[in-house]
Amino acid sequence: MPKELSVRVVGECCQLATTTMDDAAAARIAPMFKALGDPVRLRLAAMIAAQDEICVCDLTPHFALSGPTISHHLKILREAGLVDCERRGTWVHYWIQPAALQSLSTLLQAPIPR
Amino acid sequence: MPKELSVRVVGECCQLATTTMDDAAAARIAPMFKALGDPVRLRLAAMIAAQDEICVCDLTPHFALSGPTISHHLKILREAGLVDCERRGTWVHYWIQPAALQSLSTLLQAPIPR
DNA sequence: TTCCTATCTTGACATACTTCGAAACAGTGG
DNA sequence: CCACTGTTTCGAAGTATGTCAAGATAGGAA
Repeated sequence: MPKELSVRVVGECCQLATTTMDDAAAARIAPMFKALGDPVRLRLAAMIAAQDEICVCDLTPHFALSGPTISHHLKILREAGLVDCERRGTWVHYWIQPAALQSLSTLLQAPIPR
Repeated sequence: MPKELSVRVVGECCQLATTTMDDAAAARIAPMFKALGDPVRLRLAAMIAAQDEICVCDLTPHFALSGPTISHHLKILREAGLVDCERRGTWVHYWIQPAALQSLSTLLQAPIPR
């Protein structure tokens, strides 16, 4: 087994390499990536991030999907902690959670690109 | 909290906000997030990123999964462009594709946190 | 050479989860 | 009351995950 030959250059790629990605950490973080792993949700997240906040009624027209389906995708983004929302009168407003995006970004970031 | 102070800070959250996330872009990028959206694959990616390169035989023992299942997950990481591999003799060696991780990181990064 | 073993991938399959729309429900305001 | 907005529920269709068995590739022994 070539274990001795693959010299441990730990930490030279990115945080992903140095972070203790045990079972629990993976189970906590994976749902966030999973939420962004759907084209509709990725576009929804981008549209929400592009403004201070945005009404669902402004999101729906951009997709060839029913209201319930958009609502379902928004719920997944919400449960992943990537967005939050509040009802104000008739409309529900969504906004991005920058800290969540930042934590994912840091995880993937390469301080010492090779 | 005076809402006028944080009005329309388009592009101030992250690249995700400014990137043209049209249908095509979303379809291209989402599979990468999706690949990382599974706890097993996230741990695999972390283990691969933690070394210059690593043999499949060194990955498998860390999981309570069969060889074929690990191979399946590695294939998904490979097809997403997050890792690459090469057979050398008996063993197959995997390594991370730092550029792919970096592009995802940049997308999520918040240059001007708010 | 031929046979055998080890490593990894692929194919076939059962089970579980995702996605989506139709209908029903809940909250707001005229 | 009614109209409007958005969410939830339910079911059908599609997709993903995991195991077992078989195939492909490499290398060593007889």
